Amino acid sequence: MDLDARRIEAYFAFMEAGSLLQLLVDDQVRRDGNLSYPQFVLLARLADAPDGRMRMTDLADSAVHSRSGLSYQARLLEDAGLIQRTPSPHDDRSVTAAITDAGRDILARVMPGHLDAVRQGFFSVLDDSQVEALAVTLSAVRDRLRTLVPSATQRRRKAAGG
Amino acid sequence: MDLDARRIEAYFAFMEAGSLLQLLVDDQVRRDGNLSYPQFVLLARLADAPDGRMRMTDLADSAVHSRSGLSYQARLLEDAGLIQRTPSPHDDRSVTAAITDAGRDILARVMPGHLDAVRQGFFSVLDDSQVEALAVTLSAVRDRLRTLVPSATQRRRKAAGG
DNA sequence: TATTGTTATACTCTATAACTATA
DNA sequence: TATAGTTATAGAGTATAACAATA
Repeated sequence: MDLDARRIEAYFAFMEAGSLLQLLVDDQVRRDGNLSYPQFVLLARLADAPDGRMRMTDLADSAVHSRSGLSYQARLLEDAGLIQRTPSPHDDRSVTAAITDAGRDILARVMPGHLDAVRQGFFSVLDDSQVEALAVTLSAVRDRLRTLVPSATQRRRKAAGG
Repeated sequence: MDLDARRIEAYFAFMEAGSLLQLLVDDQVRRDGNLSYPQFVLLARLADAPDGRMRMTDLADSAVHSRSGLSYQARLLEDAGLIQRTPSPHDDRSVTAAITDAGRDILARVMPGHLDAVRQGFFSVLDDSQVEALAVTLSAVRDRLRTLVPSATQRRRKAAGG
């Protein structure tokens, strides 16, 4: 098989595996934590951030969201008591989102089953060297795509008339 | 870095790369062919099938759609003249969807730019052996996920009370 | 003037359930 | 009875544009 055909094969396999894995983990976070996947991702990002806090704009950019989309999800998470939004200390325009104890509890409840599902659906067919190779190549692809796909902030600047 | 951490890294890189690549190609098929990505996928599947035809149920299963979701997309594609639905010859319950000449034209117009976008966003950071490895591992993952995630038909049977 | 965040609004996608028709 | 497909309906997610407030 020539290289071009290999590329197309890899690309479609990637997209389809992505759709299927989405369905799998969507289901898991819904069942085990009553969360949508976008909500799970936001919680996981916050939990990983220093102090469990991030500025709304940075969170939107990091999660590939428009700001309005993030505001929508943040409202749902805040109504559920899983995050809290407060004015930022040094810039009164900004809002800082922080994961709450309840948010961390939910995440702790969901994570084990989540990793189990991913292990079963994804890693069970790979050996250690393949996992290593995937971590390397997919990180490179992700970084490359970040440079190509405009962030929420960049899209907004463009729309404003730049 | 231990293997578990490597796995988590690979998983999140995979999901984020998937989201970003979606944004990139969504945009491309919209601009170049006035298609949504789900519509592009359906056209590409049909174009690849023998005679450019597939039964609706098989198309739904292969594209990870519910049947109603497929009916919706099929109506849009048919209204645009890109596919045509006709009763199946040997089973009057079934409907066969076929890509039209106009559908093939659109696909021919979109594909080069599509592969270009994927090349730039995805393959430009990979060497030949990495592409080869990705094709192998991602195909295995996709096949594994297909066994785990119920198809549209299976989900329907379950809902009916099987 | 530029940036931050929210909201009003509209649109796309998807699914469940109910329905018709055929095997 | 089981399967194929459609439609009515509803809900989630996202984006654009308009807005208010602060830098």
